[in-house]
Amino acid sequence: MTENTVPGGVDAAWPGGGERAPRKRRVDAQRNTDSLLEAAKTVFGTSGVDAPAKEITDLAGVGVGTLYRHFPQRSDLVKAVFQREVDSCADAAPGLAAAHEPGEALEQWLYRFTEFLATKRGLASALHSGDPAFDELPGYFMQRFGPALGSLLDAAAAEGEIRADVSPEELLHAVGNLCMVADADGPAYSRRMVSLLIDGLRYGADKSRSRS
Amino acid sequence: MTENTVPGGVDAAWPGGGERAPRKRRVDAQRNTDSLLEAAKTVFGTSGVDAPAKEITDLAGVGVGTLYRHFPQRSDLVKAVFQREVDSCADAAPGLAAAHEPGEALEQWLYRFTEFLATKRGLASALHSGDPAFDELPGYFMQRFGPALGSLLDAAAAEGEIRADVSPEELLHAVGNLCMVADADGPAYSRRMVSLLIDGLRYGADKSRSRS
DNA sequence: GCTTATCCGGAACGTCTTTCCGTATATTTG
DNA sequence: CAAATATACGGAAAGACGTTCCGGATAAGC
Repeated sequence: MTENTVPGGVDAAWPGGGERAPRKRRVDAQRNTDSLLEAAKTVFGTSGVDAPAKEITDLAGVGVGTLYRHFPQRSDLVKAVFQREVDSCADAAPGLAAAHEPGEALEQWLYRFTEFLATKRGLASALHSGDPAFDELPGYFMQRFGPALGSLLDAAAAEGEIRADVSPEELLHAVGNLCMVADADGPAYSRRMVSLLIDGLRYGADKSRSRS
Repeated sequence: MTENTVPGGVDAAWPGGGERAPRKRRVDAQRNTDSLLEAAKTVFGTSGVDAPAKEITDLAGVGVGTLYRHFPQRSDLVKAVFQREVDSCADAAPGLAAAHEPGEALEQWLYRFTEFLATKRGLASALHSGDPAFDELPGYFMQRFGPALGSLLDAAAAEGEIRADVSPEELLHAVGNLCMVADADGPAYSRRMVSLLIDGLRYGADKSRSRS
């Protein structure tokens, strides 16, 4: 899953090209990077993105020096955590598609997506803080979630389970906005709103195309 | 203008009631709070609301202890600066009303209002940070600007210079939103958008009621 | 002018961030 | 497998900032 990830760039393909291989990335470095990301995800959720660095390094079982070597700036860590969770959510789509009927898969994934959104409360203000370090994140968000949702949408539409005239982008926006204003009322509320949205998708379905 | 202002509450009427007057507020204390507010306004605009405290105290020519005595929490300072600027902008309305025709006064004041908004970029994120210390500010905003704009609006409507079916609140919101999304394109752009809005107000005017 | 409540300044302290370097270890080479 | 070396680790140290505290100063009241 985490295969030789070098922290920093959105798509830092590392041993990719044909340059003289300098050396292989040390496994402990990779392990520590993973531990830090995991710990940071937890701590960000608990104490916000401005939590003390020590809290993160302690949880990760790592020295502070290690944190700053892998993530020289705090924004680097925030970006990495964000992307990691985006990836995790987006990558769940194919598995759900394989395990369920298209309509069910779509519904499951959207719930998964609402959970992703729920952990982003603290990040939201950071992302909109005007710090140029975060400029690329919205793009990454769409770049990953657009195709992921798109394939689920297409599959469900092909089966005639939902209407076919909704783009992934607008659905992502809709769910996103829904949960942003709804989160104050708890996750259960978000979930109900989203299921309402899904029923709306089904309402206009072209059942004649169904094969099942 | 600044008459014995005690920092802290929105409407901290101080020697107001009939309690045993403890003593008069020392003039140097008043002078220093004014200096601090003035300096904080400048520094907030330059370095954001998270600027180092020393930067503010140096500019105010005051020791850090003085800052913390008058404004124990940073949010106290932020609130005070905000309210001071709200007051300054709202209090400009009567003067403009006396110096210009009602329609012109309205236009002038709205430009003044856009300038006010332009300095609030840094504050916006702080206000929406979820800190309960700022909960009262939106209310203060409306409480001061509503009547200020309302009287200008009424005067202009009475002269038949603008339509009469627009409430102060909705106009404040409209201008606010306009400048929020427009500010990235510079103040000139905000100004053009607002003048467009004013022309929209004039369009539906009942000229028959004009007396001039 | 004298007393006293009030206020001032900045040193002192604690917390958090960030740098730095001696030590440890994974990887490569022979 | 052992030596060589690039790479990474940990935590001490330095720096920056927020916050507290109190001896000294000064305005207000008499």
